[in-house]
Amino acid sequence: MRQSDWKLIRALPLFCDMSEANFEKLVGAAFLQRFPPHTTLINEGDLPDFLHIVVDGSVEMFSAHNGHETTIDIMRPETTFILAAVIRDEVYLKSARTLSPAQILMIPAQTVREVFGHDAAFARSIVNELADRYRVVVRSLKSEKLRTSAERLANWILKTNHQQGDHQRVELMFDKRTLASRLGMTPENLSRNLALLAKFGVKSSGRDIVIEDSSALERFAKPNALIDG
Amino acid sequence: MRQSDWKLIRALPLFCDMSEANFEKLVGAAFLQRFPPHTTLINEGDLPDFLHIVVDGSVEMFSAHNGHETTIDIMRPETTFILAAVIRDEVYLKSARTLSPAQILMIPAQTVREVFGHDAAFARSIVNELADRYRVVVRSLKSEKLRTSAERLANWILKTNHQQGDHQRVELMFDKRTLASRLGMTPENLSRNLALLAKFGVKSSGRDIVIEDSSALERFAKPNALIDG
DNA sequence: CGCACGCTTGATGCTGCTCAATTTGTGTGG
DNA sequence: CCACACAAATTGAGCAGCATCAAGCGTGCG
Repeated sequence: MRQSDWKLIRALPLFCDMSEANFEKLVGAAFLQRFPPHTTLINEGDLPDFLHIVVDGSVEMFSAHNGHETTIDIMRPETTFILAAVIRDEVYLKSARTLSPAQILMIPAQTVREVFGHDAAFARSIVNELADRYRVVVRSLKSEKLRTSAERLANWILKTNHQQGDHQRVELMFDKRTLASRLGMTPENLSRNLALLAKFGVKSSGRDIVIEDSSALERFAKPNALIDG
Repeated sequence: MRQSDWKLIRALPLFCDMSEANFEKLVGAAFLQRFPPHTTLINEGDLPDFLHIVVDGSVEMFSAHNGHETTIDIMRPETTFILAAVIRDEVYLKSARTLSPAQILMIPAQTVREVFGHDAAFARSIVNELADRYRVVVRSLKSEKLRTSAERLANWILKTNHQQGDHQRVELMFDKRTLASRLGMTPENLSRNLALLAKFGVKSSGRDIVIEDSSALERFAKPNALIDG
């Protein structure tokens, strides 16, 4: 592993408070690996070998049942995934694949559990991360059960606009089909919903979305801090 | 607190591994309280004062938005709720109310965070519990996104039948309207879905459901270990 | 006995999916 | 730089799944 990567990882919330010795133990056992886009990293139902951390690129968590597939979440740097499965040493509930070229840090599950046991700062970070992930899923579930697909899209636009610096312009980072899956709708529906939002001042072309009247959009979206975060 | 309650709580997975001194610190600061049915215990948006543990009875976690309400989960003994909010000291994402008369152990949030910091066994239990809660929500999200409401009902019947001892007879513990909300459908829809399942050997009257042909029901339900657990 | 509440049943409409046909966009090789 | 091939996105038609609204039914309790 390169010096720069080492520093980057050491600075992550998950590792920044722990002792140097334990950090070395974790990272000494780990692999930092690059993957091409659309590579499956893990399969739901398998037992966890490694804790994965997205260092660069983006990874889609998804799940399939009875011929259908749905995106659960999209992970960007620098978050862990399948932490809960590693902690409990139980099968993955989700599969993961890269959306873009990605760099993933893989720490053996056994090592994570060991270090957890005797580094209180690391334990605290793990709990914080896990609690954070928990809250993200709860928000998704609420969004799914309490909103229509058009409202989910409207709120996604508002939130992403904010994350990208409030320029009233949003740039998609991935396919519309992926966005559709992430928002829990079909690509056809995303198309129609985007067309619908034109009534509230949302104009889209290609991968650019322009917000012409953010107060109209907000009236439609009804954003809620307890869902959107 | 009575001796018998003390022992019961000491034996819970969350507390059974920790030191006696730290357990006393936690429980010394706690309240064990009884509540009548349909009492609101916490409101989404508030900051956590206490970690709650259901000792007896059942508690519904729910959430409201834009004039609609949805059940997120129903907690029975002996699980914690709002653990993630307590850990992160962030607002509740869900409200909670009793469904039946209930007995709740309330431990001050500050005390939980303190003891967590210097009792590794307790920290490990907290992480385990949190990871477990996380996986429950992921399963719910998958069920919501990948199944129809009739399939959710069919799987709920199979699972509950198993929990109640595989007698091919399920007894509802709460209103059908509550079950409907928990399964993400309206009461009207639950009625129709129960009528539909008659085709697969499910007969219901009042609070009793009889499974006459469990293999037919399973063919319809398509149970999946990665959703139903 | 009758009222109240929870449940059921029916009619209707919205939301979102499926299937199929275009249109648009993108990357590749001539 | 253009032409082609292929993938992504849009559009339309039709249908399944569920919600809503509005009666009716049943049961339990005052």
